[in-house]
Amino acid sequence: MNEASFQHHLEKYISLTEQEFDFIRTYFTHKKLKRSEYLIQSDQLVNHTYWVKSGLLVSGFTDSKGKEHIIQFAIENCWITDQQAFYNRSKATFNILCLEDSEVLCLSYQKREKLCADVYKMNTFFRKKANDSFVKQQRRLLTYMTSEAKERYNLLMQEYPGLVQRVPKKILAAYMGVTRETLSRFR
Amino acid sequence: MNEASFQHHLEKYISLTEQEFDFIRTYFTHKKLKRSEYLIQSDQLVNHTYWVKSGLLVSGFTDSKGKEHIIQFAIENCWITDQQAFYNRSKATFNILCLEDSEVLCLSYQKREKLCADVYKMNTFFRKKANDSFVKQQRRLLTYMTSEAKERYNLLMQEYPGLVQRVPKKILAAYMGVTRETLSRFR
DNA sequence: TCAAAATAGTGATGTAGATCACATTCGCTC
DNA sequence: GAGCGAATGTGATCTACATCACTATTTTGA
Repeated sequence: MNEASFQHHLEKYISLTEQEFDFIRTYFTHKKLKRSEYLIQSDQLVNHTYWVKSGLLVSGFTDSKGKEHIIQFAIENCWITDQQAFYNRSKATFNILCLEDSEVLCLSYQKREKLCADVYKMNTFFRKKANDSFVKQQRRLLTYMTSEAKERYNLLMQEYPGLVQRVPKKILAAYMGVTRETLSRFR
Repeated sequence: MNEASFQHHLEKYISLTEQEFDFIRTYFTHKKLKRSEYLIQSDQLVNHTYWVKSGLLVSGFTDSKGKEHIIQFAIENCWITDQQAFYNRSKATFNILCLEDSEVLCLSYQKREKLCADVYKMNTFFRKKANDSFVKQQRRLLTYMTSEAKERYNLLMQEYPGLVQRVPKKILAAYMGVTRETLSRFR
């Protein structure tokens, strides 16, 4: 199977020969999911992290007051899992749901640690990737601190153009931290 | 100089012999700062990340409306820098200010990359540390999404007990994303 | 050591967005 | 392609917190 886009993704941070890539690829398994299937459900043990080859997924949860919150959208080339649960070998807080038919590459915790030990470059890849994810998430935190809802909406539109078309409005609203009524009034 | 607490900190994720630690230590320099000195000022190039040996620092910035926001408190055993600027070799958005006399260990970008290349365990250390930082910051984002100000105040008190005594109220308020008037009314 | 500045508390009023209630339209399933 | 539940839009009202205005206290530095 041709997974040039995955190799491209890795090469954003490290450079690889074909042989190295093929070897790395053996640590991953492949999975297809249908729209409205769950990749992870809350309270399950989380043993994998996923790289999205195609499709669209969201991670989210329902808080103690019954309100839904969206943590992350994942489109092509994104990684997704419940990180807290994955790194701490514990149970998921979040649900991860397919909004469209999707294909993902799966990497177990054990394989990931082994991959980092076996292939030095991949240790570096995950380190750099983690640093970038931190910065990206920090930017999102900043928008929560500095912007009002209307501005956050515009920022989301900039970051993922076309997402509005693909995602139910109530999920967009839950990502932005407003009610669907408020979001509706922005449009 | 005895830096047992730094070795302890590293050993949260990796195990080291005395020799290994001493070698790693040579990549860092030492710096003392006085209260109200800046470690980083916005618009400066950021070439170092810092591990706090003692004292108390905050990173923050002033937004386009002139409102101040606090990103992070750093006490003993915390790392602090403007990560966006540090990883992207660019200029700081944040100021990092000493609220108390402080001592830090300094690691330049070049030395950090070299350290990761020279000492495999340190590549792993920074990878794991970055993953944990991501999760910790995600928890903070969640409190912004799910809790009201009063609850966020209680959560901050839990995470850093005693901080209220050490930090001006307007800085606490800016960390929590409320005005100092609102914070004052919680107490 | 003393004046100026920064910090902190509190009341009155304004406002973004939540909540509730209901109408309309869209998209499945049989 | 009829029928039913989910998704969406919109008005009326409510509320947490911001903003403004003023006073009291503490810190600082000349």
